[in-house]
Amino acid sequence: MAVDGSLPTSARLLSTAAALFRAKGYAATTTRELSATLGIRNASLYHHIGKKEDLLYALCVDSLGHIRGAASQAMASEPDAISRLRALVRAHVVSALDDLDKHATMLIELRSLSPERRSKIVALRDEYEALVSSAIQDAQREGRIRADIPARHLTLALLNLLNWTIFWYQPGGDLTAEQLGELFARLFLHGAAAYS
Amino acid sequence: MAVDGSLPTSARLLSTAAALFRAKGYAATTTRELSATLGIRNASLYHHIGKKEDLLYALCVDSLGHIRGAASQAMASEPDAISRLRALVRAHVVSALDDLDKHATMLIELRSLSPERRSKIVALRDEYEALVSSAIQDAQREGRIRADIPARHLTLALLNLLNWTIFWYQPGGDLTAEQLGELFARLFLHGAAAYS
DNA sequence: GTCTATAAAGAGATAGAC
DNA sequence: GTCTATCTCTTTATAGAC
Repeated sequence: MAVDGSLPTSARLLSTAAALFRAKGYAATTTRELSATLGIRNASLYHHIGKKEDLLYALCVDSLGHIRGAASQAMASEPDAISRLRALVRAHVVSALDDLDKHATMLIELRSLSPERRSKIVALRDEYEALVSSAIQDAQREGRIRADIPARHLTLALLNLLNWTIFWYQPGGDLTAEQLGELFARLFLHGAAAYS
Repeated sequence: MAVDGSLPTSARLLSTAAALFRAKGYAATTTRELSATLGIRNASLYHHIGKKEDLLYALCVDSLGHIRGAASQAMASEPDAISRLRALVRAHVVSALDDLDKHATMLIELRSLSPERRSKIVALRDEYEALVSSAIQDAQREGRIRADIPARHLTLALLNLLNWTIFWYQPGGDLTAEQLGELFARLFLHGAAAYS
């Protein structure tokens, strides 16, 4: 849990919290552990936040903005639906793994938010997933994605394929995020069977 | 959280705990909530268990035995590697969703176990994943699964596709577990692209 | 197998000084 | 922006009666 001690506390707050929340879970992470990692006393934490949950909420908003921006930008320059879909898959993987602590926490710890805040995050997540679904539908309309499976089911399967990566991906392993994005794009489109 | 009040506490213990752990998270679930759901006082809980973590551990062992048994049995009667792989995918989905509370808790709350117990569960999980990997390697050897992607990468992708389902599947929705297993088998093998 | 009562520790959060 | 000191509540778990 190496954290840059040269940055001001406020700048290290969210990423430090995200790292702890991903490693131990939100509920199991104490504000004292967080303060200690930041190098301050527990009480000093409350100069920056109102309460612990504020960190979880802010980090969820952050990570969804991050992936949403990366996906939109990657798709913008592609000429056709199937290219946009491939670009989306690659951008999703690269963005999520670049922002792993926040992204994983957002996906797993949603249930620890208050009902009001959870609704807001779920709405943002649904917005992003609608983008994925649109990309699939567009490719179906252009005849490049099979039409015998509902777009909704294809979207669920694709998100399955992408999202579970947060549980096992280790930066510095034998697969870069780019390679993994390429692998998932290829597998989602063409499958694992031989001769296909 | 409807629980059968006619069964003895000991018989309802694991499944009740699993339901709460899945809904709220292990750390966020108090032993008092669990006792209340069981209809007993908090102290009475400790007639059945030594401590809260025992429940998490027992339920992890349980769920891995469940899916392991289902997978082995489903594969046993299949004549070739590709049929065994399809049977494994279907059995995995049906078993995991049939045992959703325990299975999801096992996958998500591993990190809340003590290091010793976590190692044991990880070993059981790795054993199961080795079974999946073997099925893929067998099918590669029989020329039915593409050999240009390492079995390890195909295994990771397949487990991604299967495992994330725990986050959104709702029994009683428009997809049965059987249909979902069939969908995943088809997509994993043949992909989403048209003309493949 | 469940109860009442309670111990012991740890949690989030606040007050007010520097 | 961080500190010391502390409040208050909740948590897991135990003792011993029925």
